[in-house]
Amino acid sequence: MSDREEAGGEASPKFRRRKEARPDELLDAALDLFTEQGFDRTTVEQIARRAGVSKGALYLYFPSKDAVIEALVDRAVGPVVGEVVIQIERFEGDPRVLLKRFVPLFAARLSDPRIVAVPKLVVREAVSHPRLAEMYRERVIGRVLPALATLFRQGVAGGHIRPVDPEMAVRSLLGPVLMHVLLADVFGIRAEGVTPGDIGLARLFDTHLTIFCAGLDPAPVQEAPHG
Amino acid sequence: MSDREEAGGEASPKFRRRKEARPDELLDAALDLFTEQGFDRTTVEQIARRAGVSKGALYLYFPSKDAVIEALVDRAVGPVVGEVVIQIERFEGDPRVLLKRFVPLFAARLSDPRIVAVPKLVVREAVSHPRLAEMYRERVIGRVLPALATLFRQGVAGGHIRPVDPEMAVRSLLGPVLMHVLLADVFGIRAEGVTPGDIGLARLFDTHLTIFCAGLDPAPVQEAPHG
Amino acid sequence: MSDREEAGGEASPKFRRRKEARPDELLDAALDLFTEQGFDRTTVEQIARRAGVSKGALYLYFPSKDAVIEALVDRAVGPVVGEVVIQIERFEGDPRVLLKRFVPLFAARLSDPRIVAVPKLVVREAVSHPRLAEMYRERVIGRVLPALATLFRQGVAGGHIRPVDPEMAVRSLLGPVLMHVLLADVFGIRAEGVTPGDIGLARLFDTHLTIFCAGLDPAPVQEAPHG
Amino acid sequence: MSDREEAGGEASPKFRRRKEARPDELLDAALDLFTEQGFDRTTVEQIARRAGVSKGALYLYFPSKDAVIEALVDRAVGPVVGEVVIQIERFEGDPRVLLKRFVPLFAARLSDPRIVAVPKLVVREAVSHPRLAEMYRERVIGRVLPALATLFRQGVAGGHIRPVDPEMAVRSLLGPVLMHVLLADVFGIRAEGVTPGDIGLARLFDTHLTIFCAGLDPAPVQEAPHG
DNA sequence: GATGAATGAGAGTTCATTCAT
DNA sequence: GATGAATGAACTCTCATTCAT
Repeated sequence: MSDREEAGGEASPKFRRRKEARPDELLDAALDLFTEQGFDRTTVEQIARRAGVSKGALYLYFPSKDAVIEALVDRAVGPVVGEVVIQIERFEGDPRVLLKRFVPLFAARLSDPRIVAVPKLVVREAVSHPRLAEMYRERVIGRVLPALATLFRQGVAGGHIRPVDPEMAVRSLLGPVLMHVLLADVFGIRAEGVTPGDIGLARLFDTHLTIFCAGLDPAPVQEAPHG
Repeated sequence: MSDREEAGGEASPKFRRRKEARPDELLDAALDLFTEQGFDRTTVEQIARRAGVSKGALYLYFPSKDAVIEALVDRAVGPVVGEVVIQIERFEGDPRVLLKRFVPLFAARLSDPRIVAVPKLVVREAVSHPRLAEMYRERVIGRVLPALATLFRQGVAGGHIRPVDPEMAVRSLLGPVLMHVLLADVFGIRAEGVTPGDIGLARLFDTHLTIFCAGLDPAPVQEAPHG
Repeated sequence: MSDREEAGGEASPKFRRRKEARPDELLDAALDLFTEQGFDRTTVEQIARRAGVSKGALYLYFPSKDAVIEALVDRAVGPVVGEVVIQIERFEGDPRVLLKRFVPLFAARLSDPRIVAVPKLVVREAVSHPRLAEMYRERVIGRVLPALATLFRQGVAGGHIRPVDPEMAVRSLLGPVLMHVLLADVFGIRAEGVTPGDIGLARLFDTHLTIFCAGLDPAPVQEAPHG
Repeated sequence: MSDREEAGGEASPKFRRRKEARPDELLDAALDLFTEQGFDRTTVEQIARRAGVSKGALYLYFPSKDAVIEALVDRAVGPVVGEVVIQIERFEGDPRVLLKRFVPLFAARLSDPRIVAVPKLVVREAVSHPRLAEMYRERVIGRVLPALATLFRQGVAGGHIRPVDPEMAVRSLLGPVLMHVLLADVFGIRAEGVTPGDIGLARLFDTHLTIFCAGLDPAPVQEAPHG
């Protein structure tokens, strides 16, 4: 319940830093609870209690319950993209090469429940908190989608892949994976031999990329094997 | 959906038949409001008011607010699948033929906001109402997914398509479409030239199926060019 | 559920009389329900349903729910006393003779649950319906108590019993019996060997009257000084 | 009953110690209101208001309205019996000696309206709150009745009193008093010269005990039949 | 800073009563 | 007469937010 101090980066004696860590502990607690019960069914009291402080203390750091969920998304959404996007946009050549290079990175990220918890939360609470969706769109989706579209566009232009609508190709690429990650626990029929956990994700990546990449082959009639 | 009028024996044809229509009117009102505001932020009073009755009247037809959302999903989930599933399971030959045959049907269904509203609702409220998700799984997902897996399995066995994991191929097929339908309004960056509405869906279907079907080509070009 | 027609006193064919019997059937139903659940926890709908009519029909016979309970007590309280009281007041001689003569009558009456149900109800609902208590006082208690007091008064005057405060002697006489009847099912510790039902009442009558009558003996010191 | 102040270490001696007193203040308010209006007719808001707090505050101390009435009975029923019962059970000799010794104690207790209010409440609310009656039976009636029965049993065995059914004799003894206390305000016809208040109780005790004790005289007149 | 008692607006639900049919 | 759909006031209980300590 109070094993949250880390041997923090700075020079303060161990318990000193509690104070600065509070907001993060509260956000952690809130994320857990929102994930388990939804925003509206989670009490400010529960959040505070799980973070090991009093209800009143929460209001020292956040002006309202709404502010908590916004801070939550804000925190998660800040450091995500950056250089990756730049790499994608600058790449020249067969997009599939880049995709395959990034698979391990994506897979790792998407396997971490703490990371996927936030977009799942956004999906659920977007109706009542439009700003969450806005943040996510502006800072994540709105950067990644266009970057990938650009990637495909130059891939088409360079003749590396079949001529496809680049924006839709992006959706074709990401759909199955996000689907799996965001909705599996709601709609997911367990596939055979898939234990709860994330074995499914690797299998999906494998099959989906095989089909998708093959589907992008530029000249199905060419006769001359590419490669 | 509106086959409830009886050939009422008596005088006023407008005011009569309210009684039988009430539950459906309430469910319609509830679906709208849940979609706009979410379940927890919607008041029983609001539902009643929008259906043109008093708060108390709702309890004449539903024992609780929870019962309303369940009836909602139940109503939507009842008549869905049936023969389609059977057709899919019995099909023999290249799966892609069947897929292309069903595209117009699917596209039409997924373009109707009243139809997609329910699964969207289920996604959002599943945490607090697990039974909704259960119903959806049992009656829809759990029938469609296996049927399509069977379709791919025999397609592989018959040599019509490349050997792929059938269960994952299903996800690869459906992911982008469901993604689009369920999450577009949350995450969706409007693609260029897509007006709100559903132009996007046709474009997505087109691109995705092109890639997906091409990607299933058996032994694409290795030693003997097909053709 | 509708086995309530009795071969009524008058000349009407069996089902005709339903109409006049309605109020009584409603009162019967109400008495049962009030006894089981209390007035406030009984709905008008329950009463109507148990009487086999609709909610609206009840309001044809009674202007309100309160009117039902009042009619209930009114009906029960009307025919009670009358000649018995007169007999008591006119009696001359040893009161105990009269008491013993009346025991079987009392015992019979108090063993009928339909009869004791009403005073029990009055006890419980008096706080919220003072008029019930008023009626009971005016029409039953207020007649019986003074009559018995008169009985004892002349008994004392005639030297038949020890000189006692007649009003208190009445309470001394009735207390244990009413206590038993009205409160047994609330407070009653089952006495040994008493099966639910009313075996207890006879045993109580026996013991109590023995003690009470002996206790009224006029001259405890006369022939055999005790102690 | 008011031994709850702590020697509070700090400044304001009036405003402090509210916190610990609150539950009792609420129970006091609730008892008054339940007595005046009955449980079902009393609002949580009324209770809170009379105790000087807000509706919500009540729920800080009690989980439900039902819990309030249970706490009420619990509080009243806790410290009741104990040593008195033991004294009664251990006594040897003429029961009437002990009875007369306890009269002042009983009379005092039964004259305090705060004390009798609780069993009156239990009588009324037992139908809807069976646990109240249960508590009362287990902790009060079930201890006192058997103790007194034992007292009479040994009195009979020792030849101090006439041979009577001890369990019924207990009822004969207590009936009039409890009757008076519990039902006087419902059924009670004011005896002549009895002002509201409790003059009646002393008069009743006097008359009833005279008759009851005389009635227990062993072998009253065996050798010389009266009449 | 930190606490948690207190507030009060509002939610879901019930039910006596009315009234069109 | 008889019905039961409909109303709306009231009730119990919850919870984000405040503030004295």
